[in-house]
Formats: sequence, C-alpha cells, structure tokens
Amino acid sequence: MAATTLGFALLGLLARRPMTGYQLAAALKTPIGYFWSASHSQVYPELARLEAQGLVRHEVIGGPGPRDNKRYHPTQRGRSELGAWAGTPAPAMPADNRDEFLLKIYSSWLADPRAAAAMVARRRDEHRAMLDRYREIRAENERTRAAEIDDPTTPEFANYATVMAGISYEEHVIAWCDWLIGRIGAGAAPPADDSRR
Amino acid sequence: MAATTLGFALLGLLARRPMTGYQLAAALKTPIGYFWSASHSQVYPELARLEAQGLVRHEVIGGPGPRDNKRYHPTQRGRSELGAWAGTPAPAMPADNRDEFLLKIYSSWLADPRAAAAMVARRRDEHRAMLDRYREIRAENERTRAAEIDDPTTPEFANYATVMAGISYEEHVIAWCDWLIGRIGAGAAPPADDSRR
DNA sequence: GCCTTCATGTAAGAAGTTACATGATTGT
DNA sequence: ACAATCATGTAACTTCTTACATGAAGGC
Repeated sequence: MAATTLGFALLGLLARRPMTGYQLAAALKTPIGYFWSASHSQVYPELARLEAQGLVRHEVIGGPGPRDNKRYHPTQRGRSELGAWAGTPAPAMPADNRDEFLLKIYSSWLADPRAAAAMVARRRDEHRAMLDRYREIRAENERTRAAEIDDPTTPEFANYATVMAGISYEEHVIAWCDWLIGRIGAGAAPPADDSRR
Repeated sequence: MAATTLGFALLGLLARRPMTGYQLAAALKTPIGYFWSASHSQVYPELARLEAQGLVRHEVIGGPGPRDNKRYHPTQRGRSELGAWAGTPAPAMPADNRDEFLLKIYSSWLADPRAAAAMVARRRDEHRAMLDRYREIRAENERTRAAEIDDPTTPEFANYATVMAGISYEEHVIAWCDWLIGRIGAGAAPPADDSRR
C-alpha cells in the first residue's frame, strides 16, 4: 500500500520544495541522480499514483504548453510516511550492486593488458572529475549552510551526508584504480625501456 | 549484434570453466553476484541467444531431471569477443548507481534521529560482515594462488582485483557510516547522561 | 517416505528506457 | 525566424523478478 522506491524519491524532493513533474525529472538527473534517477515518463505516472494514495496533492499553475501545469506538494500523510520509511532499515543489503566496469575487470585477463590499463586509467579520470564536482558541492555547502549541516533534522544535513558519501566513494575507487593500473603494468607488459626512444 | 551485458557475464564464467545453466545461475549469486547477478529464468534464454550468435556451444551430458542436461563452453569467437569487450571502455560512467540506502539518508531529516542512527549502525554491521567475507577470500587467494595473482593474464588475477575492489568499497562505506552516526548523535539527541541509570 | 540439490524451462508482471506527440514562452 | 527551455503525457520495448511446472538422484 505504501509508495514504491521511486515514490519515496519524489516525496523526498517535494518535502524540500513543491515542484512540477518536469522539475522533479530534472532533479533526478543531478545531483540526486547520483544515487537515484528516473526519466520523466516514469515520473508522471508515479505522481498520479502518489496522488491516488493521498501522499501528494497538486495545484494547477499557469505556464507554457498544451496542458495544465501542476505544482505538487506532499500531504501530511506523505511526509509522515516518508519519515517512517527513511528510519526503517532496508530489507537487507542487496549485495547486488550491478557494476559493468567490475564485470569487465573480471574478464580483463583475456584482454590486451595495455588496453585494459588504458581503460582503467580513463575510468579513474572520470572518477577524479566526479570527485572534484562533489568537493565543490561540499565547499559550497560549508560556506553557505554552515549552521544547518550540523543539525540532522534539516534537509541540508541530509544533502551534506550524501555528498560526503560520494566523496568517500570516489576516493576509494580512484585509489583502487591506481593500485590496479600498477598491478597490470608490473605483471604483464614488462615496460620496454622507453629511455632510448 | 554483440552480446548483452548478461551475455558477457556468462561468457566470463564459461571462459573459466564449462558449466551448466544451473551452475551459472548459482555462480551469479556468489561471489560474482557481488557485482552482477541474474536468476536462472534469465540465464537459460540468454544461453540460447548466445548459442544462436555462435558465441557458445553445448554438449549434452547425462544427469538428473526430465530434460537434457547441457554443459556450455565458449567458442573461439566467444572468447575473442569477450576479450575485446573487456578492454573497451564502457560507454561512460553511469553516474546512476541506484542506492536505496542513500535515498533513505536523503530523507533522514524527517525520521526519528535515534531510528536513523540505529538504521545506519545496522547497515554498517552488514558491511563489516561483508568485509570479513572478502578478507577471507583474499587470504585464501593469497595462500593458494600466490603465483597467478601477480600475472594479469590469469583469471586468478581478475578474481583478486575484484575482491580488492570489494574490500576497498566496504572499508569506505564503514568509515562513512561511522562518521554519519557520530554526526547524527552529536547534533540531534544530546545524549542523556547515561551514567546515572 | 521426505527433503535437498541438481537441472531446465515458461509465464506473468514490475520497473525502467527510448521514442512518439504536442505546444507555449523566452532568449538570440 | 529559430532554437532552447518548460511542460505533460502515451506507447513500445527491454530487462529483471517472482511464480509456476516438472522430475531424477542422493542423503536422512
């Protein structure tokens, strides 16, 4: 009877600020999209379902396009169910964590070692770029929201916590990539003496 | 025309050792399941597709049950396509990384702080258990496969690399959980003086 | 005799992506 | 004029999960 995971994602956004479906879909690209994403074609039907369950309501607002523009906000029940869900342990660790990159590493012994090393290096650079982005967000948070990020009953605290998770995650992946590149280089392609070239 | 991600997961397993669909499905629970999983109802049709594409073949083996038991192995083409795929950079970082736990944290400011802290502590313990399991696998690898794990052209090297990724990942999550628990405790529920109870 | 493991498949449904379809407002 | 952004929806398709269905071999 309660909402789906996507429903709770939408409620989590609406609890911060009432929004249109379009804005929700945009927010689910970045930065919340770093841990939960959805396309607008999923958002609109889900909003209708949440409304049918009495967890959100909307008012029609003037705006562009051929249809009514609707701004959604959570109901009292929506807020309390969201809070209850957030404090309930998830069924179990999925242990799933589908990761196509790790799957490639799993078969990397069949690939050309130089191609494999280059692939890992490229991925590491992508993670470095991501880390830089997270660090900027953290700095911004610490500058403008210094008071709220210490209070776990504010949305700013929750934002900060997820950004910290991102930073920690990227740092770990980068360190592992560097380790792996060193290993591939050391064990396979005994580096031809480049000093003569 | 090439295989799907699941197809490459199956090929990656079959490149190590020919197996039945049942055994593949079991392997996709643990330990490969830590980064790619599938149920048997996905495996059997996928094997048929791979065979139609000429990437695997099977021989019928005697065994239990009402139907033929089939042992699959990759073809020459299957192996080479797997190697090529493994060395090719994935389209891009998905940035998606769907994580229901982080989504809960994102709305944790609406939850009871004590419930939230307890939830995080429980999750941390689950990750600690996982870390212990990974460390055992690593120790086992270092004991019995010491020679191969230094050579990036062996499957043992690839196994070792993925286990190291797991260890690094779990260590990061545990550290972040501990940080978060401290923050929730410090900011919200100024701990009642327990020494008098 | 009964339960577990091994073994292979189909069917129904949920979840998610990509493509189709429409149209006003705003900035260049 | 043209393009981008804002805005809302539907349809078709892929992927994945859960449930249904069958049955032999081996251990208790």
